[in-house]
Amino acid sequence: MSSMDALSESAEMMIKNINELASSGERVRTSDLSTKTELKPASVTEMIQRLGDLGLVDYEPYHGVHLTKQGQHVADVIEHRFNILERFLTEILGVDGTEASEVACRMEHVLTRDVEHKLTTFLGVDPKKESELFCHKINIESDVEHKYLPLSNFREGKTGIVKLIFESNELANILEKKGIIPGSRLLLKGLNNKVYTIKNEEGEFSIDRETASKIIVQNT
Amino acid sequence: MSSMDALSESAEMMIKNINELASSGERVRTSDLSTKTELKPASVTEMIQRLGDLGLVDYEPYHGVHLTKQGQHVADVIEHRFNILERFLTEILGVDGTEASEVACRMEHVLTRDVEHKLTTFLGVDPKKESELFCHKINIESDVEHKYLPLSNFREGKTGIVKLIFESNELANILEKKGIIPGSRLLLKGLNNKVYTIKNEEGEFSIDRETASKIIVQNT
DNA sequence: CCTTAAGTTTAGGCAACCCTAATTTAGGGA
DNA sequence: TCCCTAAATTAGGGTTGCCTAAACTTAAGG
Repeated sequence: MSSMDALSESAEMMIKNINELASSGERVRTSDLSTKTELKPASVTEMIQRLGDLGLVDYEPYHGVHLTKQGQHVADVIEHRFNILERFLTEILGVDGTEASEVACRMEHVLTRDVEHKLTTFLGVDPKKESELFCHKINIESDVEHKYLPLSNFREGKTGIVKLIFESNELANILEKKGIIPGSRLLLKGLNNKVYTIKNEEGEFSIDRETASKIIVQNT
Repeated sequence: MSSMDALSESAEMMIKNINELASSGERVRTSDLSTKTELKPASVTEMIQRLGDLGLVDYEPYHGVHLTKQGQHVADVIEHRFNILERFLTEILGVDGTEASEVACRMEHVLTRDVEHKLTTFLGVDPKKESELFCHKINIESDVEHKYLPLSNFREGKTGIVKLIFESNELANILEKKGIIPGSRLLLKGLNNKVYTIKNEEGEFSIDRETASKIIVQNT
């Protein structure tokens, strides 16, 4: 009932699936949920009855369910968490799409609000959906007081203490001048005393271990 | 029995706690596990009996348990996953220590080998344990073929294609010259057309939105 | 050695989730 | 209208994981 007690992973998955099947605002049928969740119909009925008791779905026996306002909110949170986790796994870690989905689908249930926020901040606004949904969600949840937030979200006139600096384009620019860009080919020619000597089409030069550790290379 | 079927979160937590209590190779007692896990002694007994059946612990009634080789391996994997997750949450996202521990503790059970690898790669070698344990673990698992790996892990004479560049100290150095360092105070003086005008003890200057989004500020 | 308290295990219950099998319902066609 | 079928629900069963209470073991002190 209270949105404070955490829902089980199973319950959250059911809500997520109801949301995904509720295309046109129509009630979602047990058999469709059964197919999607790969649970037996009897198990679906049992779960949606439980969700009904919690006030998360409007359940009408023999006539399917739809999410209540409260249930919709849960679905939105889970969807957002899934999306940022999937983006993190694919864009930042380079995890394969299928595996990223699976892992994101299990991780989405253990994130806290705060971690969700910070991961969103870290990833930045998805260029594909700059304004719409995303900004809406940010606003929905901005009742929470942020202890840390990016300067880009600061309001004019505010003061704060710098906690952390993530780098953007500077190193990439420097390396680019030496022909080290995504997609280019290189050879690690030598390695001694933590100095990496690299050769590529542009010539030959050395970088330190710290810098080398930031360059992710596909093994060929 | 087969290390292929995934263990439950509860089972993994029990193994983790046994490992943490097994300081001097001595058997771990039920009551100590009960205290640490905050489960009742009867529940601990039940779980360690189940783990005994799976061959993960050596259980001697009334005389405690210790991890088998197989159980120790599970404990090592979980510990490693916990450590990298905790590092990611604190070092990269800036999550508070207590919360980072809690979230890492729930996420550690849903990581795959591949994600674990890639997150480890992303974080780089923990400076605190450059050689010892960590390298050992890396080696244990290096039977897996890495598709992506940091240049710092390349062997001499290898060639590859640059896929991604993570930045390190360059932007920080530049901003440092303007007095923007962790712990320093700043004021967002103006904001228009995606240009952020900042004022601090060193003076006044502007950065772009992209750069601003990389500077995490504590709200005061 | 025997007693006893502390620690452990067994016995028995309960809730969440999942199943199969039996029953009930909704809604269309004869 | 009545019946029939597909869909859904209820009934009943199993496992995991947790609990309390009762029974049991260990080991330490008299």
